[in-house]
Amino acid sequence: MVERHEPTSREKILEVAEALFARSGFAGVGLRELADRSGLGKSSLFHHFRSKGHLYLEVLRTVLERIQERLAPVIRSQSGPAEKLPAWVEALIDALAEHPNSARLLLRALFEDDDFPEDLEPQAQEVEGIVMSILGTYQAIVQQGIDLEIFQPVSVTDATQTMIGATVYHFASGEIGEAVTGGPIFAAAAIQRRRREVVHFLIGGLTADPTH
Amino acid sequence: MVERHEPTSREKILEVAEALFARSGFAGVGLRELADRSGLGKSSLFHHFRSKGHLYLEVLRTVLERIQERLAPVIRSQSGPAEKLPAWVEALIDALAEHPNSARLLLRALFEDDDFPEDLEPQAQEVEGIVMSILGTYQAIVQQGIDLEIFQPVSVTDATQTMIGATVYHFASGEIGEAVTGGPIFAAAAIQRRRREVVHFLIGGLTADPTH
DNA sequence: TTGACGCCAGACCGATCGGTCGGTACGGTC
DNA sequence: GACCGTACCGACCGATCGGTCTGGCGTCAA
Repeated sequence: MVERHEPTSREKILEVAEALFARSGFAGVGLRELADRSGLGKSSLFHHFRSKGHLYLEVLRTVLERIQERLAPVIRSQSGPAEKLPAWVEALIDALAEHPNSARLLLRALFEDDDFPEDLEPQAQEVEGIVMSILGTYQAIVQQGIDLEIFQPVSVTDATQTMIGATVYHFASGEIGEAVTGGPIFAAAAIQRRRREVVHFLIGGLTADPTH
Repeated sequence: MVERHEPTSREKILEVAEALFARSGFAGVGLRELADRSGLGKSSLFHHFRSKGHLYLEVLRTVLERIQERLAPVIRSQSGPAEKLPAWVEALIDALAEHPNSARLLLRALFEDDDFPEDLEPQAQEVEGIVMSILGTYQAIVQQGIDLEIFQPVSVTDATQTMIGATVYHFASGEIGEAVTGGPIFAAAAIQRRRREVVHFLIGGLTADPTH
């Protein structure tokens, strides 16, 4: 684990901002604290980003694109829904577990009323577009499984929402942070166990016969 | 639906505060807006509550106790885990669906670092105690089912976290709000469908054979 | 040497933050 | 009438908010 490049100021800001927004939400982060922790003056932030809102959406975009890259090989694979769906969820969990702040940040952003001022509407729509794109790939797998009568005929949107809630919340809540502080080896073991359980739940819900 | 009593100022504040905190989070709510929407002066808020933090924790306590009351009859019933567990989840969903703001408020509070100033530590611990108490009743049912070999031997804490994430996130995200605005009848139908799906997912995960 | 430019710090702005102040109106109790 | 506690208000406080302005420091090309 060697850092090849000294991170640029812009990268440093984005990194610190992700941690702070994940901890305290958009309104809970002051630009003074963000600047201090980035090793910069407050006004320097405005050299790299036009406003606090632009910075926030840029952080969101970075996180979402990182997840999107993780999911890309799974989507491209030729396997059927029964293998593709757990692979998709496992890739998502890996992406969330790798950057623990991402899950918290996304959880906040996903259920929030996107009430942004109009001057950064295009950025907000771009972020929302990435989210919809990601969710769309999951829904396509579920729909395909239902069409092939491999999965139960559940509501696709509800299944997606359940999956998102289960995974993102799971890795946003506190204990995963403690696991990370316990060292990378323990963390990896804990994540593997969690991943197995969550995937099992989601697959079980899609394949079990609903005769309760 | 007749309101028997004119709500007291204190009740009005709590009601408005729940909606605002659910919408914008703790840091995102200004006491001026809260006072205006409650029909009071800002300084009057401090007559009823010692600080913004005390008010926030009081709102959380109210919401949690309302849910606790909903779950009580389920817990007291004599049925086995196979019937008790879906009943528990359905009761939780009913409680969340009845007060749409509660899910958002809880979702925020549950995964947040409880970083409160020390002067309201006791209130924070009381709130946390209620949460642990509620989760404990769910974990007891799961554990009982595992002991009786009705459920798969999953991690109880992970199963709980998955359940919480799936249910609370499900009803915190936006669409349920639109359903409510569509009128009580449509909302009731939508909630019933959602409830069936979510419960099915959770039961499926506990009963299906994990041989993927 | 000069000028242009990227990057950054410090002083500063109006607005808003949570919270405190002195004071008013009112109903009950001796 | 004197005196209380409850409920409420407008004015005000220091601090902090997001954001702007001015100007300095280094680098590189001319």
